[in-house]
Amino acid sequence: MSPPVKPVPSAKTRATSYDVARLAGVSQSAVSRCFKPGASISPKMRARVMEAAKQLGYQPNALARSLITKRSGLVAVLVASTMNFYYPEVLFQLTQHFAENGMRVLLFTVDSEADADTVVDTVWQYSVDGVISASHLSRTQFERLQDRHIPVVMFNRWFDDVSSDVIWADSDNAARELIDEQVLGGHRRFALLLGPELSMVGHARMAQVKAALSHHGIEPVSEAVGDYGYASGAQAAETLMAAKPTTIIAANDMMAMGLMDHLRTEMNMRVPDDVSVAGFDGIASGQFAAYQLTTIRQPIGRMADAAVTLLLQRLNRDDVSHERRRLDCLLIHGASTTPLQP
Amino acid sequence: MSPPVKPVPSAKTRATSYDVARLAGVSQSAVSRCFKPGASISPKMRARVMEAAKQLGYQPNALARSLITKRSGLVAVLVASTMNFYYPEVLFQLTQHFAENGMRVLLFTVDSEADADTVVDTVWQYSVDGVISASHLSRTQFERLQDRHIPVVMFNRWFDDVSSDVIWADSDNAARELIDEQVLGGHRRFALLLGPELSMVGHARMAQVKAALSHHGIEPVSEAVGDYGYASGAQAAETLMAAKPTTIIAANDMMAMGLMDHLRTEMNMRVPDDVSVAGFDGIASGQFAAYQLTTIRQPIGRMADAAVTLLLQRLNRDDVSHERRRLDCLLIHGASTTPLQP
DNA sequence: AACCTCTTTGCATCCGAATGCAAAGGTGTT
DNA sequence: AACACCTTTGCATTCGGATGCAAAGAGGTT
Repeated sequence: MSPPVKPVPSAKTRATSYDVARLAGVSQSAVSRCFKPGASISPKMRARVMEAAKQLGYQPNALARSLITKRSGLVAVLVASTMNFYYPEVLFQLTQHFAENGMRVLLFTVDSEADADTVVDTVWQYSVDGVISASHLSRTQFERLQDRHIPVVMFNRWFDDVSSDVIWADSDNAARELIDEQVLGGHRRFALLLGPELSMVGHARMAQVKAALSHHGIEPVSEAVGDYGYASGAQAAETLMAAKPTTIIAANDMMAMGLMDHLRTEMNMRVPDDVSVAGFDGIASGQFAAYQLTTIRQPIGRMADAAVTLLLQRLNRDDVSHERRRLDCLLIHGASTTPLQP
Repeated sequence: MSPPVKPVPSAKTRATSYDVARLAGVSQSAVSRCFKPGASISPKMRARVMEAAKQLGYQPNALARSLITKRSGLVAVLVASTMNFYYPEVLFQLTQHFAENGMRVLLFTVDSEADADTVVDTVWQYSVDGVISASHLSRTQFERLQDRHIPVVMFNRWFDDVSSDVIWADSDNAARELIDEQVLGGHRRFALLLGPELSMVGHARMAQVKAALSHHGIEPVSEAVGDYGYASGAQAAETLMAAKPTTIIAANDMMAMGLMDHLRTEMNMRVPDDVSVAGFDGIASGQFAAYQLTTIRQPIGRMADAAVTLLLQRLNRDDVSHERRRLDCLLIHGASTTPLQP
């Protein structure tokens, strides 16, 4: 029996650090060190190894590496797939910022807490380094991640009863500003288009609006509930208009857009001449010339940046207490609102 | 020196198959087999192991598993992050279909071939099982993946000189139908809003339109080039209208929307009364009441399904020759076009 | 009871890279 | 030349699960 001779790695087989080591005439550890920044390696050896690596097309196997380092370089991002254009914007911003920091995004579309259950397991199986949740995640599921010491950053959502890392856009000032301006402009009859029952941001936004209104001694003339989607905005139009409001505040831009379209197309009303419409989020499509929505814009780019930064911090120091990072929203004056004519 | 006693895995340490094996009093292999569907295991043992696993909160480590099985369960999806709402739709569809088939999506936003270079390396490092490219990917980069035997499915794009697996939406019939109807409706003065120079679909679409036109002996009265974004559509409006077309065909919906908005808002024109506008893609926002775009819709859901299916096939049989799967587009009659009044 | 067959189980090894430790090499001082 | 000290290198082991193979067990037949 002849001694086992390792074949030269053909195109079919992936070159390993051993292959590179053999070709360069060094040990496998040396190869490993060459690909680890800051490791102890002489320039001469690095050159030799790199030459061999290039020749074999060698790239370190990230999975094998994470097995031993306990760092996968993977981040899970949870977003809703529902047709709210807010999510793609957040997702792409997050992905870009993570890429800049050498992390890859595992994407999960989560439209219910039931979906999230699977995700929590998968996240665990894949040794994901951290999670950004911009969608459904129950307290139990969150705690399951906490128990497993997987850092989670909540994106514009949080739990009342559990402490967590949170990046959120505070719309309080902007909302008050919006209401104050509208009242100053003569508006007294406000209609509200709320978000779905369990949306925390939705509640917060509408609470802010109501607080600002009641500061002026004003009660909304009508309310309706939507699901953040375009269609639900359109659907709410008739109900809301029944009370003859002069202005409508929607809990997000998508619904505001649906609302505007329905008002104009189906109800033959002019926006803002007959009724003003404002939204929340500041999504790109809300600023299309057809809408030019007055809205309370979240600084999505900076939020994504902050979320990524916070998560990376957590990876290094698990101990520190949770952080709630607040960023301010900005009131965008669009052409969908106007003062009441005297 | 006392013999090394393995501590009971605390909450801090992740339970491994060895931990489960010890607790259940069986071998590690048995545990492994319990989590492999179709493996040879007696019901009695499976029950014992599962009980122990549940007790320890054990979940197999997907990274360790893929190290030996050569299957990571990861798929890379390449999309552009540019504000073309077509991509999020494709992305979410793909993600959902992959999830249903037990694969996870690694998301890469790729806005240039330079970006794609990094992606190709990363894909290799992470032992990604396959790639779906709906964005930039050079022939060289594609071939680099081919050489490494990583299956790639091109989503609505392809190379002229290299064979590859492709899922594409054929707009030929729908485009001809659109043009025929418009000509039948009395339109003779067509303007074209083209996509960016290197977009293959863009070229194909416009080639189809031009072919259909020339079949009627018609030459476009004006052309402009955009970048598929909303703003570029708006920007092209003045140029295109200079030649007084009665109808404009845009290479995608985003540009058509920008165009419509600019025509209405800035140029005080009515669509479709003064000029008709049609697009390609069939994205959700194009069907908002403000636009009701006449468009040539891609069956995105079925395309995503087909792409996922095709990729999964490729994972099992590397040998078979490449497949080009064609799906037909559908002409959507919106309110953005109208026959010319006689 | 002896024998055969089919199913279960455990052993040992492997996947590919990282790293603590000790050995080897290099530089400088006296 | 001898010694100390710092850098570079290699060895051996580790991460956690999958799997071929042989041994053990279960069930059936004569």
